[in-house]
Amino acid sequence: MRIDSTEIYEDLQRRLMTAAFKPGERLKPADLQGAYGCSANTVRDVLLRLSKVGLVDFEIQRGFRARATSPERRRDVAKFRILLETEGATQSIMNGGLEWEAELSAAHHKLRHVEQRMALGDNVEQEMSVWSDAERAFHETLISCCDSPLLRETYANIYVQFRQQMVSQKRDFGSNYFQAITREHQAIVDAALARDADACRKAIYDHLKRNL
Amino acid sequence: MRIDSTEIYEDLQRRLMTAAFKPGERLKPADLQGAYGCSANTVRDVLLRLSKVGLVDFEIQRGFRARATSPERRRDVAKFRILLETEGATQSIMNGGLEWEAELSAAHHKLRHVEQRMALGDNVEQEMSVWSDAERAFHETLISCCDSPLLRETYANIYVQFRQQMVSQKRDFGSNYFQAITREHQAIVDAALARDADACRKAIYDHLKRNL
DNA sequence: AATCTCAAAAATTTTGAAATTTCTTGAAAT
DNA sequence: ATTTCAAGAAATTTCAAAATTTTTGAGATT
Repeated sequence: MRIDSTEIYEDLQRRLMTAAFKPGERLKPADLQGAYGCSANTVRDVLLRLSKVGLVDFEIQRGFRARATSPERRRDVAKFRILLETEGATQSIMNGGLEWEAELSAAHHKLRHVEQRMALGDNVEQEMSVWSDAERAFHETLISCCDSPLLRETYANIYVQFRQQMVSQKRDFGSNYFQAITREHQAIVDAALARDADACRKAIYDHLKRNL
Repeated sequence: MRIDSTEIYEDLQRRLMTAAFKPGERLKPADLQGAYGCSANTVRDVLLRLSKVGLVDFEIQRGFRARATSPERRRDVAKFRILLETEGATQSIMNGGLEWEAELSAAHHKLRHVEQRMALGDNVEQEMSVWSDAERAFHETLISCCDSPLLRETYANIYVQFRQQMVSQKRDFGSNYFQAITREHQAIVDAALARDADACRKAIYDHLKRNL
């Protein structure tokens, strides 16, 4: 039986985004090989591709590491995300049409549904990945009509790096954490649908500033 | 004798940045292997790393290509570069000290020297790579005191992609092409040293707007 | 003429092992 | 006690060949 490297890629990506590896932990192809039943070089190949996204650090002649986390890096990622998302949203507001509004409404509706369940606080851990997917879909829809493929692609990379930084950060998802998040998402979608770029930029900033 | 892949990396990078490959041309490890006297896998490895920078397109199961060029992509790269460089320069102006001013002056001095020779138009082609290096050094120094490693790294990638788009574009380096460029660089450095962030942003925009 | 099938050719991916480099360990010297 | 150095261990890189997938193109079918 032959191995499909896309499965390895996706599994490693998921593990990196859920802090299954300690930040900065070495990722040795020879070790991971066993778990996936493939050769070490196949793992190496996958890790090189993951380093493109920024989830993995690669240094020539000294291998791979799960990306390190630190307050500085967290701030850096958050700051960069704000730059990209405010610009992308501004352009989307200019370019997007009715179809975009509909898609954004849909994505926001789903996200709010998930967040209302999260706010109950029953099994936050388990629903986290569902929420994460919904959140990503919402934010990517927000900037989807920005006419720069480069910005959208970079944003996608930054988003996963942002999440990687978040998951390895101890936080209390106290009762009103998701309620606050929900209000912030509401402010973003309201401003976007009202075509108020300035308000939208401010809402994005307010949403992310806690990470600065 | 064993091959050092960093040499292959650098040679391929140079060739990609000087349009030695046609835009969109397939880059087959098995073909390039011979020229470098290494195995096809080593070339594959290098191409994967180059795809991280954006010089090479990689699609799973269908190999590598020199990045395609088009007016749309050129505009996209230019627009993104403006976004990053204006932001980076603004932060540098805030954070940079005397040391930064000195480095920027030095980089600008060298660049101007090269450009004055280029303006004579004797052997533009040969001096192009010298100019390119000086230009890159100047722009990277400009944003070097921005406190976001992520922005600086992304800018470095975008710069080489920008150059890749430029070189495959037919232009006349008419007598006053480099004179205009020189004036634009002067405006940028003047604004930066005067700590006038608004003027600097405008100067950067004016420098790059011809590519929009 | 256009579309479809399918075998041959070409290209990519994977493998397992060899070659090389980096890291570790512990004894000898300062 | 600290530093230096060499030998061994461990990890990374490279190789060449095998396995797999994609592309090509000739011949058959509509």
